[in-house]
Amino acid sequence: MPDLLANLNPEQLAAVTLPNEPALILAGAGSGKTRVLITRIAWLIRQGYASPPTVLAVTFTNKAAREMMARLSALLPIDTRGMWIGTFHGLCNRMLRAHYRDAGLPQTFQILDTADQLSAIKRLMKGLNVDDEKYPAKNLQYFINNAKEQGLRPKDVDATDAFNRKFVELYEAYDQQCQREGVVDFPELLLRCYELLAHNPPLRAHYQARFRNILVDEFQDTNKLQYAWLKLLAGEHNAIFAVGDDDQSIYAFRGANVGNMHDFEREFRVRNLIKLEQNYRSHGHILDTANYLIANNARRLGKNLRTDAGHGEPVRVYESATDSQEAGWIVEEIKALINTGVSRGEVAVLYRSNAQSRTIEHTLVNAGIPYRVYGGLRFFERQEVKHALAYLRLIDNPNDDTAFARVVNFPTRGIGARSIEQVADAARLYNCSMAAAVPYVTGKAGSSLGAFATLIAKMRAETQQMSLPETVEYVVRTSGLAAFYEGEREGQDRLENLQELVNAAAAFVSEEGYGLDTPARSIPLRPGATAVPEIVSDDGEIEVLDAPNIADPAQNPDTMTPLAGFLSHASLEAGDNQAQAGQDAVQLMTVHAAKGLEFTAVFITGLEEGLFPHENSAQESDGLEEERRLMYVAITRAKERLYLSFAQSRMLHGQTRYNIRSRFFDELPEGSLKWLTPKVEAGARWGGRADNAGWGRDWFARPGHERGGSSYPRDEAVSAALPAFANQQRAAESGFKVGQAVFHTKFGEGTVTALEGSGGDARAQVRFKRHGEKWLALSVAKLQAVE
DNA sequence: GTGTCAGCGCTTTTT
DNA sequence: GCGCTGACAC
Repeated sequence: MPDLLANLNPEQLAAVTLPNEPALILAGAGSGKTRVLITRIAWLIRQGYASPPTVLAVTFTNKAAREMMARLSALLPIDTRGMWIGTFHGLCNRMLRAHYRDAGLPQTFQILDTADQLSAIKRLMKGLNVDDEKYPAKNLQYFINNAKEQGLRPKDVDATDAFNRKFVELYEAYDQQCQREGVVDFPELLLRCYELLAHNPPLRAHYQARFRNILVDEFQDTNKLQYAWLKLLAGEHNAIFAVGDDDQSIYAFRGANVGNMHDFEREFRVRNLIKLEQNYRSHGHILDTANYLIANNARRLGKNLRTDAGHGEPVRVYESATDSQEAGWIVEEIKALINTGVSRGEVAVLYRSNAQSRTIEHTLVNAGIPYRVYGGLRFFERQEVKHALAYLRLIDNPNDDTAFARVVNFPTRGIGARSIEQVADAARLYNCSMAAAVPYVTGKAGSSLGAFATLIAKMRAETQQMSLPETVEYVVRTSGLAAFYEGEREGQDRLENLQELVNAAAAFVSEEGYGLDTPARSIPLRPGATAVPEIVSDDGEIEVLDAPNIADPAQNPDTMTPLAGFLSHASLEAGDNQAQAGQDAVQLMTVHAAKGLEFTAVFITGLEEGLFPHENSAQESDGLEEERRLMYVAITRAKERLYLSFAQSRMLHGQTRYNIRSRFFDELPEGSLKWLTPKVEAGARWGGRADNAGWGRDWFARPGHERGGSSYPRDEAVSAALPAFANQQRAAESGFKVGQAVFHTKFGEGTVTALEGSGGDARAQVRFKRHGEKWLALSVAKLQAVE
């Protein structure tokens, strides 16, 4: 089929048409990785080597899964419904829903997101009287999630000291609490699913027989548990087609294990390793810059990107005195880009940490340039939305104490902390849910609690036959949430979001293909529905149906109610996290958030030691290599223009910090760079590094090394500089003039470019011939006027 | 039960 | 420098 394989380069073609054997595709940035993955699936099906139900394709984000689905349907005229395409969590959820009894879960089990999990942990610790100072809830959360991602249950964790034993004990109590409440957290979805397959041979055999074509995107981001889950599904005979890029592994901090790539190669005896090195995104100088940099990493599978595009523009580098001056320069460059016809949406400003966005935002606002910041609260994470969802959860599952605690007194109905504690105590005493414990609490508190219980019971009864959107709307009204926000001065946005939640429910119903009036809380029987794909494989292997506890698909074509599906959807897909979409706007985001995206012009900002590479990464093993990969990801986002900038001083955590430029500059090819400010040789900076042992390069060499305070020492008493134009009129007082030639004992000859302050605070900005631009305190610096 | 204020922490993030 | 959390006062 020439149309499908047309325009593939030889490596891509080879990857797409590999035999059904384990394969590892090392796909560099911009090498057409997604295209290969999608074309591979399409090719397998068109050739008749695979039928849709034998395909399982897994990604990390819903966005990637959606994109894969969309592009695949565009490529294939056939129904892609039989395929399992989704995130690890989404697919595990699907499997657990289908086999909830085997997995030991209630049919209506709910998914806790990270915030729900933390509040569940806090509630647990309060009930057990655990000192939050000694055992912070956040640390316990990390401990639990980490253990689960390693595949470890409490009994499997090796606790060497009393402290860890306490954590293990709490981990166990937490798991019991979740089990009683019928809720699972994110890592539990994966671990539960893994155990389901591991402990149930007929079920495992069924899925292994079914998924003969397993494809994994972003393989370098998989953690140990995800890899183990994949191995279980692959069994002895199924081929895994893994696509990834070790150079773009930037998620070690959340458990990603690049080592999985190497393990996969070894354990599956991968004979088909294909490198996609042809880059279709960036111009030559940009690509050279990326290649040079990443070559400094020791442990790589090895790859070098090439392009047919010309060299293009050199990479521009700019040094500034302060972060606000850096922002000013960025804005000027953006204006120039826009003038040359680049649209705002094709310009991205990247930074290492979110805190850096503010200065840039301010400057953009002042310049009147529309921008969009990625990150921040997402739709389903908003408090009013979470409140509404909590009511829905409580209706569906009375045992969900997290939901109960969240809304028992919201909107306020006279139930105080004391009463809630009484309920929690009673629940513990009788080993039941908080909702069930309400009758045990008597007195005045009992009556308001009773009213709440009555309200929930009423909601549960009255929504019995309602459709999902009707249910959501009913709950928003009956719970009192709508009335509450109507009364709030700032409640308008929240009200709109609640309305949006009703719309989201309607959209969900239509996307899932339910009838509009399908009751939200019963398992729908769709007319003409075929057997559930997860039970019967395409070639009619149905012997597994005789196994105990496997639902009869003829009776239950769906495995969850629309409401349960919607609640899962809300947890698994928290929604868009972009601010106001729509308008053509400059894109601001962290480097992490930029992964997978591309822009005509990219600014990488704050390239300073301690910031990028980040100082905290020095403590982590391989931290510096991960930072370098992060820089590699940042560089490879750019198509035509790349700008790198750093500032001598920067406001951070309310303090001015003085930084030196990132070591990454020393790892870039000089021939591809164009310094807009003079490049200062490393040895010449601040009078030489020898005077400053213990900072700069050294802190990376010594893990855990403490630097005094949070700001770097400096041998010139240079204070944070205001914009250069500020106080030029003070020139006469200081004895210097802008434009005047001067001489400094360390930096040599230069020209005054700005002056500010007076008396002991007088400062001059000087552009030195060999050392670039610096702010100098005139009372300290030995600066002489040159006639 | 609601409002205020001090204290804390602060890299990156998806599910 | 800022936003969130928890303790305490009214």
